[in-house]
Amino acid sequence: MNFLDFQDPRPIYEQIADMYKKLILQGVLKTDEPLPSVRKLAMELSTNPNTVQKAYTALEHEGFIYSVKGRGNFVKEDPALREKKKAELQSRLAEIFKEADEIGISRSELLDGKDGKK
Amino acid sequence: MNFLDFQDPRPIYEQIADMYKKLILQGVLKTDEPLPSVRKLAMELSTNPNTVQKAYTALEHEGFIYSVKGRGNFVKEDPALREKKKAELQSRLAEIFKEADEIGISRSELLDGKDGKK
Amino acid sequence: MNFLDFQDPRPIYEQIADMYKKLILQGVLKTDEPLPSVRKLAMELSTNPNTVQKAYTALEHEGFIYSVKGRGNFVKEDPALREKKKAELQSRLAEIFKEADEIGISRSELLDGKDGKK
Amino acid sequence: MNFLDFQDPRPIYEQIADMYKKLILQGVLKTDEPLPSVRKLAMELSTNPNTVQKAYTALEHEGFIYSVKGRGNFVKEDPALREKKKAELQSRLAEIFKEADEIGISRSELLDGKDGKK
DNA sequence: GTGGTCTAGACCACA
DNA sequence: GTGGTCTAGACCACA
Repeated sequence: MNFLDFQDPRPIYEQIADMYKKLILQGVLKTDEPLPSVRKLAMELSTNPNTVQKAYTALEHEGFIYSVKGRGNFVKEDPALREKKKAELQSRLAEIFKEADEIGISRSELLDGKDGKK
Repeated sequence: MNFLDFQDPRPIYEQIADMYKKLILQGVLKTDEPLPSVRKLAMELSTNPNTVQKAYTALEHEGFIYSVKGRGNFVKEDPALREKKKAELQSRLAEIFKEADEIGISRSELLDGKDGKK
Repeated sequence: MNFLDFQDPRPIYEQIADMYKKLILQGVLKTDEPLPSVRKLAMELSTNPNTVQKAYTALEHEGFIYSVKGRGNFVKEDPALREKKKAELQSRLAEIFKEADEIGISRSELLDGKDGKK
Repeated sequence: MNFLDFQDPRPIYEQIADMYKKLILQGVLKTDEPLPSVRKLAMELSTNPNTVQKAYTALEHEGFIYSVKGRGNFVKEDPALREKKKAELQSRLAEIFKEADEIGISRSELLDGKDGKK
């Protein structure tokens, strides 16, 4: 069971969506497996059903889940999801390298001080 | 001279701050050099003076500039700035590696498809 | 035998109705032939009897079948069915042409890129 | 000035979104032109700001507009929009032809009874 | 019960 | 003022 982090600057609906994106990408939730119902998840997270609904709608638009009226929300089959995520990460990586480059920091210098721990 | 990009999702004050961070880190603006006055920059960028003020305040908090009442804002001497920026970039890098790791993407796989160019 | 597609955005009762419309229009089911009982079909499709009932009611309203109390549902004789369906398709066609027209796409341009296959 | 049609089965937010999609595709609204503010449009249409917000969010996700915090929503530059819409219409066209085909109606028969008027 | 839409109203960040 | 998020609560279609 995961909890929301109210310190987190991301809006609640986004935290929920990100949580399920991770679960799906990790394979914890498999194709056609149901997500908790909107109302039930809202109760568990002590948040409003509309907020959960917003998260689920976002997940649907991004191709992670599909929704069946009167039945619930389910994990969508999409073998390309991992590749999409990888592409997104690589794009963010490129942005970092670009910023580093602009102030004269090479990739190797950046990667050397390896675990720029959070 | 750089212009604001309204299509950029970042708020305008952040774009302004980032612009000056870059100029300072690149050495284009040197220690004790003055930044444009709030009003003048607001005019040039066709934006609200409050917005420029917010950007300058942020820059001050992050140690990039110092402000002298009645005189203006100036680049702060800080030899550690480059290191700070490097640390920030490494932190973002670590976050990306962490996200990749969670879904089973290794660093080398991420770095291989090298130029996930933006 | 056709199966339901839960990823299909149409509600399930509509998928069922459409399935039988097609079978009737194609002549696979002939006049006075019985449809499966509500309960049996519900079992086969692993869905709710209410849902099948709703599909059958819709089919009856649209003139595809008739129902006999205590006996079941049967294909209705209706030589005009094909014409009705044709009219419906033409109406949808007209809607598409209208939408295209509004943004300056001619029929020929639309039909040229012929197989905008699904 | 356009009005909402409460007879229309589409939800209100979708009607609003479709209205603006059309205006943008027709070139009535040009790149970087502002849309009415959420609150103002809500007043004009006698609907709730949240509903307008939902429409604008949908438009943003679909690439029709971009939003700037504290400023408003603006038409996004996207020369590919017309092509996307064309592709969508062709896809719907293909679906109609497929349905027609399944019950033995040829394209020419469908197109002959030309203006299957609504 | 389950998702989806909508309203009324509050609060926050940003310009 | 302008967008964005969230809550509480209602109502509808569908299964």
